[in-house]
Amino acid sequence: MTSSRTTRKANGGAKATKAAQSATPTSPLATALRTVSCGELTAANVGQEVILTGWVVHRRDYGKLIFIDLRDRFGLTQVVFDPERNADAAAAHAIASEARLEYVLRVEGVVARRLPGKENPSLATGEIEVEARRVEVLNPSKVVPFPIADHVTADEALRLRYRYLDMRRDTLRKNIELRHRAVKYIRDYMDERGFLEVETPILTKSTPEGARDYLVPSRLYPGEFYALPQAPQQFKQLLMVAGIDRYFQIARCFRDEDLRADRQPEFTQLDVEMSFVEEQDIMNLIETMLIGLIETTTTKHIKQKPFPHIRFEDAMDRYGNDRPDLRFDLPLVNLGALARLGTFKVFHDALEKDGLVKGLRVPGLATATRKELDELTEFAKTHGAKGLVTLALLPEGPRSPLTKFLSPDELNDVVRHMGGETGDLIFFVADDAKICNDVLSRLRSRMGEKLGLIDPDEMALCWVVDFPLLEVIEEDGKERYHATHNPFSGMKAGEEALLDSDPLKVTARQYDIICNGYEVGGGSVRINIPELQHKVFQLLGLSEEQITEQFGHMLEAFEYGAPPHGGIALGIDRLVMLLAGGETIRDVTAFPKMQNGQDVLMRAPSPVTEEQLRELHLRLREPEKRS
RNA sequence: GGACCCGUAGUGUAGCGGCCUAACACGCUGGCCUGUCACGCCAGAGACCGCGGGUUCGAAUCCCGUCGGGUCCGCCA
Repeated sequence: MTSSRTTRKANGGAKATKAAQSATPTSPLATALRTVSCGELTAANVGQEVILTGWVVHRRDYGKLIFIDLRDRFGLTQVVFDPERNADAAAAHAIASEARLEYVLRVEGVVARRLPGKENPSLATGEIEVEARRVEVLNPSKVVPFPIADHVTADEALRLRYRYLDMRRDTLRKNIELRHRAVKYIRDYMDERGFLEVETPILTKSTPEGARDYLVPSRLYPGEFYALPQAPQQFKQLLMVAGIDRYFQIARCFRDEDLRADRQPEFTQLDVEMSFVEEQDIMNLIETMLIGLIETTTTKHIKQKPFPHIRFEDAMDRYGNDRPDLRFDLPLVNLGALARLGTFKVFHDALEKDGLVKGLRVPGLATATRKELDELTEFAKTHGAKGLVTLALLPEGPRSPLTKFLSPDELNDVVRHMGGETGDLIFFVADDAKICNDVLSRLRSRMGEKLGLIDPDEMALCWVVDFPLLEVIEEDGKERYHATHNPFSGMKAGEEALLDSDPLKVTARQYDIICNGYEVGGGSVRINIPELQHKVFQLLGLSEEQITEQFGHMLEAFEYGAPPHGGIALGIDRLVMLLAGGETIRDVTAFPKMQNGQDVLMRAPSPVTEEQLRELHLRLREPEKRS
């Protein structure tokens, strides 16, 4: 190896390349420009001639000796430039001394074992370095607007504007890789079980229920529009009628609503539909998949297998919402009849108005300061509560506004009901059911975090089942029924008659999959009987004209032998965010939009030309605000 | 549409009525260095403290407005 290194002369690139390739085992990552990636060289390659390409991530210049860490997606390799080795190396050294961070280099050299004691055990390639003989600047780089290093966090708006630089960082790159592995796992899993991935249209029909649609004006039909799909719901049911039997899709969905940390206007779902199934078929399929997915793509552990099933009613009662975070306990407790004790008007009034009085016991928080309690009260008020009643169980006795309204015995009953022990703080909220549950569930989450009850390596999954089919919503001051999940969800056997007598009592054949307090998916066994589907549409307040215009094709399809079927949709972005342990889906999305909906890299949305508008038969109503 | 938080060199932060002629780290420029690996050392450039108005003898600092970013509410089957 020494001889080949020292006797080689400077010569043409083509010849050098050929020589180097002949001495290198074939790397699957080899290309016309390189023989190996930056992540694969080990002590086994010592003596081989290699060609590397990559970005300058660090440069350590000693005047004579220069070290450059070269990075590509696959890893990092140290290249050493020693000008005194020979004339070629001296030339390479001159170029290296001009190179700056993020320059793209092509380095030709020989793999050498690092000097004894100079190995870097934190690097996969830390046993070796590449002694550069030739180097070529494939492209220089301007000084980057923020450091490309994991230990520095730059402003997110800046990172989004230069997303291609942000993706050179380890954290984001690893998330993108994790997302790929997760989706590949899912595709393989579904494929092994006989599912067909079928693409459904992106240009489709606007639907009245649900979120605001993104509309696409039609050039050929003046005044008419396509809509981007909020989900492939109707198509997947039609695929069941078609006899596809098992369908899935990694499907892009679009909803024109305001953004959140866990909501982007376009997002990806694992969309699944199966024929001849009941609830447990779908739930088993997804549960096995999620366990495998979590265990193969992460080192996190699953809190409980099989996943617990929680009835909607019990979830609301115990956790105050339908997506309980089971990583910690802290259950809400309904005071029930105990709220009638004493003379506390706040509690009595809530019950009078069919409201709830519920408590949350927080172990060890009795010593909370006035300021902390004021902050929590303020928090409760911003979410609609009139206030927060506290009960501190101090060693010297209870401290609470309740002591003025309840006798010591009565207060004791309340404490016992709550399971209170000395040192605990108990919060009470008395309000209508919605606000009471909402406030206490938020308080519960906050307390879980505050008390450090959350293990970041834990995944607590559960199914929430037995949802009501319908709920009442207010729209334009009028109350009407609204489908809890979607208008296609079926109902428990024998409950069809309730649709006429007491629709709110009907239980849907619906199931939601929850992980760490996030709804990651939901689905149902569907209606496949046209008459029943028609009746549900009527209950939802659709006129005959609307039913025919919007869903006539579905009802018609159901008249041609629609099999019993059901399915589910999982939010891939949220799921990968949870796998990655992140706080926002932007961190697992290659090119996300900011909260205001803008893509600051591409600068979308943007104005279009008058000519484009004319072709689409459109005229703008408002004068343009932006120049 | 609303509430709250944030905005200081390229980046991340400190400063929170006068000691600010704005500090520190990284980066950048120049110089030195043959075993570093978030190299080290020396020197230097770089900020009208987001913008506008007000209070004050005096504002990066307090108040109001505005713009930008984030979190949440509304909205999202």
